[in-house]
Amino acid sequence: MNSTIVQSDISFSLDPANGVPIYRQIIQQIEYGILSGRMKSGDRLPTIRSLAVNLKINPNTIAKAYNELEIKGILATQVGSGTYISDKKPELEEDARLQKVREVLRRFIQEMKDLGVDTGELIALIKSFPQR
Amino acid sequence: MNSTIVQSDISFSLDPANGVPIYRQIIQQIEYGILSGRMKSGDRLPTIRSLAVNLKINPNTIAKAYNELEIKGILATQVGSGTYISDKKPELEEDARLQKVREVLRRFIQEMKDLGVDTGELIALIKSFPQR
Amino acid sequence: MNSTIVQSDISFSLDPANGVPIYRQIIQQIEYGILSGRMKSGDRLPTIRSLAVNLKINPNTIAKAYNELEIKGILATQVGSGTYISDKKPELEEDARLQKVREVLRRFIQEMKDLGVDTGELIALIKSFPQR
Amino acid sequence: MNSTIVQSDISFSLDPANGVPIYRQIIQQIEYGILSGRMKSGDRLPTIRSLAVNLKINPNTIAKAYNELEIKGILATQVGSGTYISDKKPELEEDARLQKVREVLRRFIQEMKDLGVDTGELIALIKSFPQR
DNA sequence: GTGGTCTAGACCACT
DNA sequence: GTGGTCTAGACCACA
Repeated sequence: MNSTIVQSDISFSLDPANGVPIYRQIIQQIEYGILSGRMKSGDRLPTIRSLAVNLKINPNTIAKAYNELEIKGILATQVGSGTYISDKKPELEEDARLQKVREVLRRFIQEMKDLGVDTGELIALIKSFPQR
Repeated sequence: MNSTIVQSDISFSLDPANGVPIYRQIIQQIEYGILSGRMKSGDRLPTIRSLAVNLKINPNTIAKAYNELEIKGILATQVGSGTYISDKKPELEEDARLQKVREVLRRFIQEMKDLGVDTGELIALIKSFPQR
Repeated sequence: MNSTIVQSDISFSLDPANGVPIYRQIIQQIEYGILSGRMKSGDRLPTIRSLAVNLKINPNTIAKAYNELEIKGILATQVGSGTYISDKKPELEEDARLQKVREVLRRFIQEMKDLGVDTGELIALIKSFPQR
Repeated sequence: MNSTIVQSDISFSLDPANGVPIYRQIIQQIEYGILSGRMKSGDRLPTIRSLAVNLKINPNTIAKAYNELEIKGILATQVGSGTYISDKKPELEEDARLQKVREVLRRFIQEMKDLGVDTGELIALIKSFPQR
């Protein structure tokens, strides 16, 4: 009864008035959860229905998020069993993370440059950013 | 009718498959053009029709962008003459700019945190970012 | 009013009692339409609503098909404008087609082998297959 | 209890992420095992429990497969003794096999047609297919 | 219990 | 007009 299935310790935090669609927030948190190492291949995700209850949203919305991640090959679903993080080569995950980090960084620096902020100011800004 | 009116040297580069709505890309490029000094108060903007032809997009889309900027007080239309960059107090613009900077920064730091990158690493990353 | 937008000459034929989900039949017909050359980059697909009316199915079902193809990078949607076949390098499409052909062929030969039919019989079977 | 009963040398290879339901993979492997002669009438199948442990799947799944095969008359369970391959008339099996062959062939030809491959090319393709 | 499919309908942003 | 998001709910196959 107490099988060895690993249940990811996911705590989704949604911001409904964010502009970002709910299903996309879920996608992002799963992706980042994997890329940061908090979730790993083979982990089982919360069931669609349980998440729907916890987050107080419609199951279809979660299904949409899970489904998109499955198309991308990040999740694998087994009807009747649950949804799992796909077992792509874990070595590649670190690559994906670095790639993502670099992409986010590049876009950020470009945006700041467009706003007239150079890297010197940038560092000062980050250093003075209120830690939470 | 065709006097020595200054025509801003605007070169819009739109990416329809960008996720960012086209009308917002136009708004952003005008705003950034002003903030960076490429465009200044009194400059005349291209007509909606000419832009629509050049960019091969729907005139309504440009009208929406111009309209939103006029509401913000950034543009001013003079019927029969064209659309001009208003002579709004630059302090207001500076406020908007700082607000934008803070928002971009906050989102960036959150994203990096989700990716498992703390502010210390962040500074190192930015310092080592290849200047272009 | 009579713009030069190319509208793909798509004639979807659905078989509701097929076992294969409707949305997947749509996906397959679009994919095969592209791979066979009947549809090409930049073509505009029927609107979700018009297809829904023609096929007498719910718009959401078509949206699901279009959406999956967009995630895969095969389609590109522009809200307010329509859904288009993405302009990935067309040279790659021929590759994709050959790859697909080889995959289907390989699976077929394996299935037949499992059923105890060798390639000699296979050719005879195909030759005697009633042409439509 | 453990006499010289012949135990079929079944080696199931399941692929959970196959699209094909697990219970159907089991059915198929038993059916193909019989059609190919590896398993024959009277052979005893593994117990549901032992298979469930070996394959690390839910016993219900195996029960469903066995049950469906029993309904088809391919298996016969003897309470307290086990599950056996029935001594059904082989002609019936041959019928089923031909039916399956025809169905697979028909679907294959349709798929290839959708990919723009006609029967002429098809035969050439099969002839040139690398024998393994 | 699990996820998958489909319908129906509301509301929204964008062109 | 276009597609996107989300809800609600029904029914299904699978483990």
